[in-house]
Amino acid sequence: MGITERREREKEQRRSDIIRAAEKVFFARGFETATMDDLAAEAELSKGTLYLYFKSKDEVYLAIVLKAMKLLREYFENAVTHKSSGLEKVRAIGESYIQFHEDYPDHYKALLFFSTLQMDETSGPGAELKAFVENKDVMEVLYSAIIEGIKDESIRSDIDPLKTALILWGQTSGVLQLMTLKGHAIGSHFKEDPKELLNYFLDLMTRALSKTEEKFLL
Amino acid sequence: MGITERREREKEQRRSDIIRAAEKVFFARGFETATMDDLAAEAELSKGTLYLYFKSKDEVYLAIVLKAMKLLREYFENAVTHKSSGLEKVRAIGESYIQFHEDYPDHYKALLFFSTLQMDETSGPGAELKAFVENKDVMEVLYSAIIEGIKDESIRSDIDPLKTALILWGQTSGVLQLMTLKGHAIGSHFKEDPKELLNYFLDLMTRALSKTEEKFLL
DNA sequence: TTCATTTAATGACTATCAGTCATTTTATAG
DNA sequence: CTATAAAATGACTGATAGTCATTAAATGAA
Repeated sequence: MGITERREREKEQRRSDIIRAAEKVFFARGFETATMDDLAAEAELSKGTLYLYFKSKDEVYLAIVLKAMKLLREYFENAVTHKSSGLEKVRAIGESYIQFHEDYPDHYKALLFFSTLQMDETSGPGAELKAFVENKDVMEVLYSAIIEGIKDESIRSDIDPLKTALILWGQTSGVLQLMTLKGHAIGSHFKEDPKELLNYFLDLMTRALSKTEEKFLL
Repeated sequence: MGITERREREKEQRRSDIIRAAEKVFFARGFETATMDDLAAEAELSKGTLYLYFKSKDEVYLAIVLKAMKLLREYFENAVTHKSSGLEKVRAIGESYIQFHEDYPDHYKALLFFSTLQMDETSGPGAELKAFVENKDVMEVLYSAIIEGIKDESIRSDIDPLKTALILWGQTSGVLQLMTLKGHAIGSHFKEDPKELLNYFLDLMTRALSKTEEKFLL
């Protein structure tokens, strides 16, 4: 009985088609401004049909966010492969985060916006949990790299790896966020190049973690 | 002719009464969920009257955000007075940021939410500009403290003060944000205390900036 | 005080949009 | 070919941001 399975596949297909259409519409017009009728038009479906695949507008948004989180985790995982030392891996993760922001600015913003948002229950059961699991995986990659760096002696051993991983994650997100949101103002007012600041930050971070470097800036 | 001036004062008074009512209603029910009718009821005014004082719901929100920004700047300014060295001032700014978050959690969240939001034009002319000016002032306090620290030799001189100020601002916001938004998950999953992590971060930052400390963690 | 004019306040009304559901269309199976 | 099940539809409802014609209050001149 392959019919049930084919139906299942078609359902999945349609769901991801809707997500693609939603990315187009939400990114172009903004989540608040875009309407479900816009989405229905873009997806070439009736509005009612959208609600067969998603419980609410928020749930469509959540689907985009989860996709973005998966993508970001892939960036992190790709970043650490083919890097020899733990320290290199940590830096590569930072670089890949910046790269993700450059490659998928809209997805990055969606992630950013989501993190400050408290979704209500209409976003589907376990929305927050799903989001957290993805976030946790991302943290795991960073944590492993630090542990590895301490073992291979590229990273100083007098740090708490877990605390450091959490702080690095927060710091890096914060710096990237500042450059993203205020980049233009920073450029025009402070005459600093956001891209250059990000590299400066990565340099400081790498030196701060390095075992061999005795003198470093931050 | 004191009548015009009295009227002006009364108008200002009413405006800030509405803002106070808005804080109550928006913080209690959430900005999206709370309605302008809720606000009208809380302010004991008709809905139409609200629109004589604010162009839109967003503009009311913006007023709360600007109030929060002023408050935060005051925290920063108070933090740096009665501190002898520049390094102490920088640390005190970080501590006051955390204190602000503890004293005014809702205002802190409003600020956070605002930073990720792109306001449209209905938020009043120069909404973005006003917000940026406040932000800039906050940065100024931090920058001055770093400059002072380099002069009084409490802070190492081999850093770029402006770049460092910007990065510190981003980093600290990011770490605080992570603790705020994921604090609970961090506590339950990673068994780390958010408050302790913040102090750990401040210690690392202080040591990293310190001129006398040769060995520091981050 | 009284009346005219300016300023402030009101709430019924409109437009928009998320979400629903009775109806229709399409696919599958007997 | 018919009956049943699954999928899709779009007109409809309820909620709410924002408007505006009307009413009320304050002011000042006579």
